[in-house]
Amino acid sequence: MEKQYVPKEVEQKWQQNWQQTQAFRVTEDSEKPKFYLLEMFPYPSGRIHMGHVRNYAIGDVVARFKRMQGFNVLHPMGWDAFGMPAENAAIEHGTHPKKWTYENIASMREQLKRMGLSYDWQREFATCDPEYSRWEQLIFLKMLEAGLAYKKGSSVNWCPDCQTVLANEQVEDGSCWRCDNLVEQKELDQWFFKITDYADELLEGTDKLPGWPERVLAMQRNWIGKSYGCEIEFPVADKETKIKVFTTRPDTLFGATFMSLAPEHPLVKSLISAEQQGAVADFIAQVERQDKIQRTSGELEKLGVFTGSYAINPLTGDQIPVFLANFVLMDYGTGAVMAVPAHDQRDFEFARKYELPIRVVIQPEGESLVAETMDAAHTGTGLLVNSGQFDGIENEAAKEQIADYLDSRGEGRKTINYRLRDWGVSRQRYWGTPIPIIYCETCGAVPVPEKDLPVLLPEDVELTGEGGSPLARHQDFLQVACPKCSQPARRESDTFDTFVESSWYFARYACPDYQNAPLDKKAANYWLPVDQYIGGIEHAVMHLLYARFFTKVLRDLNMLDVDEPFTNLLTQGMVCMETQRCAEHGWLYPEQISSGNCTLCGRPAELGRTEKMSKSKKNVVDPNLLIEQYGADTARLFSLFAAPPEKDLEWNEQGVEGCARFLGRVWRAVCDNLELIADVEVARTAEGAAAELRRKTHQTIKKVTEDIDGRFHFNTAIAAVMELVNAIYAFKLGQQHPEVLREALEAVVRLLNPFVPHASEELWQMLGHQQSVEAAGWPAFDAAALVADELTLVVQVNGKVRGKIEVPAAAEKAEIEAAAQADPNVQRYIEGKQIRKVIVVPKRLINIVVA
RNA sequence: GCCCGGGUGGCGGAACUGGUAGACGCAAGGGACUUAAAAUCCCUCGGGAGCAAUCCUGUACGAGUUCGAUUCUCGUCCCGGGUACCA
Repeated sequence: MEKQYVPKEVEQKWQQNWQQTQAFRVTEDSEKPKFYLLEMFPYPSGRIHMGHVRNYAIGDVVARFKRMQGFNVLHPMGWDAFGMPAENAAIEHGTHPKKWTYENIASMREQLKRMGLSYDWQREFATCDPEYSRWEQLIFLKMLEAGLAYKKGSSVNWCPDCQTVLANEQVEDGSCWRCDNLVEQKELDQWFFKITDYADELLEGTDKLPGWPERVLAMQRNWIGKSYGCEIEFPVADKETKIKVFTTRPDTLFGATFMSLAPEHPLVKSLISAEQQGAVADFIAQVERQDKIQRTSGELEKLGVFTGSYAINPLTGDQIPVFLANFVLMDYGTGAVMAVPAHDQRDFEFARKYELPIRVVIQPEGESLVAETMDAAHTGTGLLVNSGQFDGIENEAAKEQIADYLDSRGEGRKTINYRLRDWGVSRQRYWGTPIPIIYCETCGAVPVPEKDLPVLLPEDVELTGEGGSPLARHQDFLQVACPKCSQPARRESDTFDTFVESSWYFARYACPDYQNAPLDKKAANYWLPVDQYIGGIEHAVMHLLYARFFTKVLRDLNMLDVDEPFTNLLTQGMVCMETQRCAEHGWLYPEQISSGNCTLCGRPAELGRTEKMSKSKKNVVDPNLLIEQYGADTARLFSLFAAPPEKDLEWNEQGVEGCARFLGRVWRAVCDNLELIADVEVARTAEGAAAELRRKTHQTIKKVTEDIDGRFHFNTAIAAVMELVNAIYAFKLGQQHPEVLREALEAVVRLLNPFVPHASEELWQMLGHQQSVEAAGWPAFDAAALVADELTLVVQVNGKVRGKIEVPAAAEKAEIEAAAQADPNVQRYIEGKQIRKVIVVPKRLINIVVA
């Protein structure tokens, strides 16, 4: 008899079944085509949040859909397990990062399993596992051999009080986020990866990724920031030295009337004249006091100081003053800029401020600029003037010609400049992968021999947040014999940026237990590239660019044969929620508010901005509560039905009820009809009124297939199934046509499987099937069933809807026109008027144009 | 500033290549069932006029192209994201 829908029981049953049968394990020796589906792995922060639910629900729909379509689907899960929150927890609560991390993983794994996600759990790993570190360290050693990793001095944000390095986001208004002391810039020796060697390939690759969203590609292109220009050498008057500048506008060289150098420029010392000594020293001290963020904030006042030296413009021969300027950056271009005030807004303002000459060298068409009366720089196109032999040439052409001329005289050359910098990977932190290097006084930086890998993190450390990295104070860890000369040496105490781990984890999933190398080339080549990658838009540049870089490095190290890691990318929107705060207690969790008041003090809660759900703002919803109350299937369905995946989602639980109700409706539709359809086969054809339900069934199959495959419009796919269920409820001919009813019900159950797999399996079993619904495969639509005998056409007069007509599907144009004109309401509008034109859009409408 | 998105009922959203604007769901209102409630089932639901048939109006705003525009073009306003003294 009728069986109640109890989500908890159904979900437990099927989750156990999947675990016991290892339903989602895959191997490389399959007859089926492979499909690698991956969602960005989570940081084990402790609890699953709504963003995870959304991300993994989306992924699981695709995984189950592809599996039903007959693909050999790799769908793995793991943990991005190194990072600062573990250290902060240790500082605040005294728990060891390792313990904290693995405990979090254990509880999050349980939460994910309760969602019924179809992962191959055999392949699970955490990036803090020693096995993973071992292979990451080996990749680093190979990069070192290949010249792709190197060490250089670089400035970092440094808190002198905490004795530690701060990330940019840990600097608040120039002060340390923990102790409020002023942050300084400190020069440290750090390891870098030569991502700039791959700048061109990474850029060109953006044109070969049609499966990526255009905006992500645009962001990556901007980030790489390739610009074509020219390096020009300016001799310094009365000195042997030359200053090299980079410019994208060699066409304006005749207008260069002064020069601006970065205060850190290595030539600065040799350029300062005796009388400018004091002013320059003051200026440099002032700039040094500003941290990186202030320095590049844009609102900073443009300041400069004259060095006392002059450079010679190679084309005009004029002596031009050399300034230091706070807006010139040492790490872009050459750290020196030729200033053309007439044609660069920044130089224009600087020239006006310090009363420097302005020389117009490009005249826009139909205007004649005069330096004295200009109130802004002219940065557009025009013809060259005041430019000697180049006068009258269009400035775009002059870029080439002047560059060639300089080249022929040995005073400059065309160059390409990138905004992209090499990737600094050293972190002065404990909870990360140790960089496998040993420093020896005689042998220098010596790689740890492969046989000694992995370099393990010592566990007996004290984390206080002060005095720098605990590794740098851990003598047992630090003191080691030099692998080359056996003399006492010192181990590197820095660890890798955690982006290194996430740059190759997707490849390790192909062979998580492989013992001989980072990758089993055969397995990796079978599975890679990832066919569909799914994750948050916030990783559009960093993670996705680093992963692309690493893939190319692994290829060049002969560990892998693919060029790009992710063929198709789906960037999912954020889950947002309004923030609330109390005047006394700060941010409030939603459950700390009752009827608009803070439950701690009774004051009214103030409504804040709607923002991405985050622990720090306390605007979070615990998905567990949702799963407890409604079950995993409803939680999954709801997160998919609320909005298309790429859109931001403002959290609102009002729709949950509707999804739960819908599943109840599906359940009852099957249960209530079980007896009726017990012994019938699914329909192959249908006639008369029954054909309508059959048509709806096959239309739905078609629409859901198209919505999921490639478009990811899960909300409309679900809506289509809802329509079919509504049609089943409205179907009054079940007694006469049980086979049509069975076909419709089976279609609903199969189409819903990717969304609500537990309920689907249970219903499929109730429908009398031995094998699983997943094994039953994805339904195909019958094109013949889609064809209707009669069509409803809209009749317009002059573009306005005036009626609807029913015509046979095979009706000719003339027949349709006659029927349209016979419609009484249509006649009111065409009566006595001349018909100018009749437009018939097949299967849709007819538009009668009258005078 | 520059580069990407986006703006549709009370709400989330739909309309795929220019062809019935508002699918599906939520909320709201009404009804059936019930001693009652819950659950369930059915109906109404952009705004305005009308007893009704039906008509007018409506996709941020203003123009344009078209037989026909939420969709294409131009301009304006607003919102979101990215990025920035980038030479």
